[in-house]
Amino acid sequence: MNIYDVSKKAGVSIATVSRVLNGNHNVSEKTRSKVISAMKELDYTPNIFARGLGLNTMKTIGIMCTDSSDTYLANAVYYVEQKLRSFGYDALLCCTGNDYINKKKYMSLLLSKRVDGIILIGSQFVNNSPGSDNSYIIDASSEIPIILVNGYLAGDNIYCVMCNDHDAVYNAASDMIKAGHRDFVYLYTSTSFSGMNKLRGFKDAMDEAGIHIDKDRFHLCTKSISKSNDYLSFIYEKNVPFDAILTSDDSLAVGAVKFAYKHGIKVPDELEIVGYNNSVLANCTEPELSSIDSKVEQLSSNAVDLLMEVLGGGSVSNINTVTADLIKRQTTKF
Amino acid sequence: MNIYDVSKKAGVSIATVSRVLNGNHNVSEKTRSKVISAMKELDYTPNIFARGLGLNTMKTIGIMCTDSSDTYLANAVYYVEQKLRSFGYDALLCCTGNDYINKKKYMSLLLSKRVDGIILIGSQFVNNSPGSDNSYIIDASSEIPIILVNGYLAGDNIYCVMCNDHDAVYNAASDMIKAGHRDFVYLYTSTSFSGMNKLRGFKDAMDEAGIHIDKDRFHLCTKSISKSNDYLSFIYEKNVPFDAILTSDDSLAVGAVKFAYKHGIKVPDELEIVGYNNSVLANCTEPELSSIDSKVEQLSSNAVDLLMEVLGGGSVSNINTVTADLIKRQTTKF
DNA sequence: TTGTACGCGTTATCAG
DNA sequence: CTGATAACGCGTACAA
Repeated sequence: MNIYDVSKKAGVSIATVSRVLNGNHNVSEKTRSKVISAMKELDYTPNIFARGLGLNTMKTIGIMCTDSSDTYLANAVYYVEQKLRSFGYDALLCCTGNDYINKKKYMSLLLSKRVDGIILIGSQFVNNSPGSDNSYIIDASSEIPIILVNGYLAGDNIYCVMCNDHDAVYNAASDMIKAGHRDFVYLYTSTSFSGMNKLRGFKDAMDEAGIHIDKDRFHLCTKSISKSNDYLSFIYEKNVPFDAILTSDDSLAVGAVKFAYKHGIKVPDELEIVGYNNSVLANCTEPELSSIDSKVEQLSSNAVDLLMEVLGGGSVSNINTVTADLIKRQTTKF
Repeated sequence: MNIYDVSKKAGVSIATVSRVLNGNHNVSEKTRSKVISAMKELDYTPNIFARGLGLNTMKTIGIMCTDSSDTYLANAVYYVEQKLRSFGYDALLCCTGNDYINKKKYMSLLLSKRVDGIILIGSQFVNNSPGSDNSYIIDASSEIPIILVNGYLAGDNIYCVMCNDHDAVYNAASDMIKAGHRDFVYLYTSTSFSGMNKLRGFKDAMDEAGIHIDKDRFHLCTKSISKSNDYLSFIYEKNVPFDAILTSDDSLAVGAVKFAYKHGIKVPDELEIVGYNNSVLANCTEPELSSIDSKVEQLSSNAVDLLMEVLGGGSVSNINTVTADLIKRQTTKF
């Protein structure tokens, strides 16, 4: 079942069938309808592989994400896929895990599949420490546009969609300071660009208020409820006083709520807690978590818009920023 | 950059290059290495579209899922993608939403992309009420194998991987009865095959113990923490007594925990709660949720194994069942 | 073991 | 407005 069968049935050439197929205007209404009914009768579907070969594109975008089962990333994948689809693009999903080797491998896999662009979801793909090797991304960008959702890497054909993480944490911390807090703890999960921005936001707010933060008070922590709980218990028993906790991820904030419960500390009266990402987890605890909404939907949507603009030949700014919101629930009272 | 360039550089024919490319053994070591170094020098990558055209496959599987941001479904998508990749297949992701029209549309979209098979993740694709129209699945199965993860539909080229939901709920309920409970509430989110099996498991356990369940005591509920909370408050204020809650989803069980907290009911002493899916949510509440682990990883893995077997021409049973486990945490004491 | 030649189903370029 | 024909790049009978 191909274009020849249709052309035969309709009594026209394959060129005409192709024209009808692609909505070309240089076809008389009469011929067009002849062709269309022939296609219907034969239940014809164009062969997308042949088209791909000719046009050298299958209108497919590669999505890389370290772990699509992570709540935040899963949401981003969801929104990106939906948006891509709305532009008629397919999404080829690659869950890479956090291994450098695998990220590299999947990148070249996607290139070999000749996708039209690649969207890297999450901050785990770029290593922003000085002297780090991000060449697998740079190299790929010489062939097709690369979009980073919530990550930053400079490059000609690399586009970054980010949340103003620094300001979000800075503002939340400043509000807490205004509300009278001095004894802070900051827990974070990642030293990615985004992770470091959040941390700097925290530190800047502290600096500005002249609050000294010793190293017990900011802690790099596995993204896990229990690890967060454990660490807080650890410094609590060391008699480090604190009445305000900020985190880079809701799971850590949930751990903080559980820590407070375990030790009979009243939230928010004796301890205020702010999470990050405004995920489902925020609604699960008692009291419910105040959390910074990092606008994953808008981030994802902008990422696809940007990519489409680039693919359409438009010239686009390499950096696009989205503003986070603090969603106040019951773990804060400021 | 194509196979001709390589053949020229290596001084062989394109057939030989192709043979090397595909690991064909009828090539002398000498020629092979000549070809390989030519490929390296030219940095040659085979054109996958051309290969797809000839072989009429791109080794791609369509994944349909109503909402990949749902915790359970996101996990399934993750595991399926990983497993597919391990067999050298790509995953084309389609988030359909719950609209029948869209499901149908995406199904034919995937068919038009000539994927080698389609995996439907989640129980929302089949309508198992009598006389329902599932023809979009049946029709698709006449072209390529369809795998249902956690769904059931009879058909020649349709394969179902399911959890023994009935027994899982039945066993949990029976255990609770043995522990002395008589006043049950069952909350569920879906009337899908899986959803009805769970409900029947609940009812069967009740029947067997001679416990009468009036219609207040099982309730179809939106998958939402607050809706569950609301409904329980509603019957509580109506003075329906209950000391045991089973749910078809962890989010509803979280709602139950919050309901108990709000009304000062002690969990598990005055009220035992069992969730379903053993998701991250189960670790968020205080006390932590006992939950039925529906083995999403094994389900996903089996789904891909099955599909690979079918694509390899093997003959496979149309139904594959996985056994759920109750994970006991702090909302139960039996 | 190697090479020639054709088929896969489109799209695009001409010529009419 | 329409048709013939050449790409597109690979796999593979078949021939040597």
